[in-house]
Amino acid sequence: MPELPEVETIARTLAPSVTGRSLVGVEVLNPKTWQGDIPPESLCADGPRRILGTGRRAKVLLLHFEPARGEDGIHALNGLAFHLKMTGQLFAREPGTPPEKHTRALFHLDDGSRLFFNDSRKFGYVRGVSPAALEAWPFWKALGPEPLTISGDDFVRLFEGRNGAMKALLLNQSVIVGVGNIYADESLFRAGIRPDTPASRVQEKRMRRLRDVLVEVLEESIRECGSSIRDYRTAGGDAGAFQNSFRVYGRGGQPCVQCGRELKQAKVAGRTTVYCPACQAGG
DNA sequence: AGACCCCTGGAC
DNA sequence: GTCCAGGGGTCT
Repeated sequence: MPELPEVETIARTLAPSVTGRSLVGVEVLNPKTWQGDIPPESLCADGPRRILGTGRRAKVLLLHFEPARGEDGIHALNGLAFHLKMTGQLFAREPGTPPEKHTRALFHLDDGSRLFFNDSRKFGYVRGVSPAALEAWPFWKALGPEPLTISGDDFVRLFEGRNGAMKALLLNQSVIVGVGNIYADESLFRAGIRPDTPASRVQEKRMRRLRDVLVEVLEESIRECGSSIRDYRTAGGDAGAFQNSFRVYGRGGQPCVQCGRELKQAKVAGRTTVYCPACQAGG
């Protein structure tokens, strides 16, 4: 479900409810939801964990803990990492709120409030992290650069010598992070690049344009609190609004907003893909 | 690159 | 019933 703008929005909307509070207990209701080598029992074994704030890397939402005294810095648990996958949600709930139908893990804070990790499809997960645990996590280690801060030169270099389809590369988290099916299609439309174009056939100037419009669409979406198609909600339970600004995603068969021609729908990189055959040039 | 897998629920 | 879904892993 959530791509970069949605995870960023959840991190920002969750922060006021958890920052400065302490974690005093955790309940894992669905065993497969907890992953990694750090067991949930160890989380609060040495007392409450003070929460310093929230963050995001790629599509991973982070809760940062104050490291506990007396533990060595490399192995000290210093946070939680949530991957929401397709249907994961994080909500701050009032004291006493019982688990909901799709609550897979529940975190108790020192003021009695609780953080719910809901996930109907159970693809998402949460894991305890430490500097050493992150080093040992292959997915984390393989993550590419963040699109909001990469330079134009570095962006161009990501695609040099690659023959894969542009959309497949944008979706590949080892190439660049945070982009999923929505923002891949939306950015390729804005850049005028057909999604199935091999990277090697895209001119450098157009590749720089792609970086610019990718930043643009991600920032516009963050301003609108992300795109709510089905399950995505902010930590406050609100829907985002950027779905109202889609130019191609979910619009197959409808007229192109630029030229009026019918938008095409196809499978690229195994994902439903919508593009304008007139406005988006192939190789 | 593609096929299937992990799951559940909504649209048709 | 069947097909589809903001993700990612693992096989061939």
